Amino acid sequence: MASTTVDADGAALKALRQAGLRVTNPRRAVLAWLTDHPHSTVDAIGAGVREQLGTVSTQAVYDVLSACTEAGLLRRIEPAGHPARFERRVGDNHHHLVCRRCGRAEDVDCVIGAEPCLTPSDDQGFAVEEAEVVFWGLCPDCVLDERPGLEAHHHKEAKQ
Amino acid sequence: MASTTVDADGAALKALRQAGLRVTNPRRAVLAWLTDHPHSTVDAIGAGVREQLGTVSTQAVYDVLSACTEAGLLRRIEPAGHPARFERRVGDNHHHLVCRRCGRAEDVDCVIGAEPCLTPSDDQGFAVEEAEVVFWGLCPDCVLDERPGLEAHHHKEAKQ
DNA sequence: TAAGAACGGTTGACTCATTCCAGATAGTGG
DNA sequence: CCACTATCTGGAATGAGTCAACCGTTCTTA
Repeated sequence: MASTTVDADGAALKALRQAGLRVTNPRRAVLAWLTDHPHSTVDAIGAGVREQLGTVSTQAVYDVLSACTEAGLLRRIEPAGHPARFERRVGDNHHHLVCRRCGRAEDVDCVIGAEPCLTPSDDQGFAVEEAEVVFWGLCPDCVLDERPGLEAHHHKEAKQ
Repeated sequence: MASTTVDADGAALKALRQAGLRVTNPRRAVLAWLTDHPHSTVDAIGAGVREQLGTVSTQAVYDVLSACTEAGLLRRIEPAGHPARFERRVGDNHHHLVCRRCGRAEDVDCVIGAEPCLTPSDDQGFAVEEAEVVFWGLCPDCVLDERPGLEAHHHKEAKQ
């Protein structure tokens, strides 16, 4: 069975072909999932993909993600202290808001647009390729959770 | 034996007292080490401290580091894909140059100075506390290593 | 359209950084 | 100097991610 409802419009298929990557169901499903659910964790992506395809190994999800990241189809973000997240928006050098508590990530447009959007005052001989900006704070949900009692540290990671 | 050559000038001792933390040899040694070796990894700190005090458990190093970080005596930086590093320079909101290959980190002064030095165009309801800026690239040593042959991926992590 | 080279997926073991736990030890205020 | 705890020790555990061997698919080219 080739195409179920996964990647119905064939957008992921085209993207894979253009990148010179083989077209497989796990790949199409991962890309399709990320189109609808940006900033998902590996766990969440695995779950979402399995919902559509049945069994897909965790290793396969990791492989797909790194192949696509390497090919420039995906961008990986790794907020300190939280598992990595992935998104389809690449090449526009935008930044992120990240919740310290649950790890939820959201996009923030870069005012400059060009890469790198910032330049260090003194690069100390480093060949700088990119300026990564992360705005750390608490997401709306976690702000509410923190206020009431100082106890109750649920600490639920937001998976997708 | 209270004071060997560790923390000879007693600067670390004072810092601990002021922060309301107990003064122990592992703590003094870790702080003294980081004064001389900023951006060290836990491994490097452990090795450096053991050189002076003899046996110190890895767990103790982790405990000291988190206690001091929590007390505001240290700052933890966690470059994606590399083990955490620590430094004594806190509260001045400076940023970092990080080598993608070996993880080496160096300071970059913040032009703004105040915290947060950047503000997201749209915070989407997040309570933003801090803007973290990381300049990713290759350090001078790794630039040399990458050029010559495309093979030879030594990938030695710079520990201290 | 069929054959086979080569890539991708499965499974299971493994690494590495970091954290958890229970018991022994050592700072500190009184 | 003592008692009260915070801290250190050693060992086991966790969680994210990687490695490797083998088997099944996809792409190619004829």
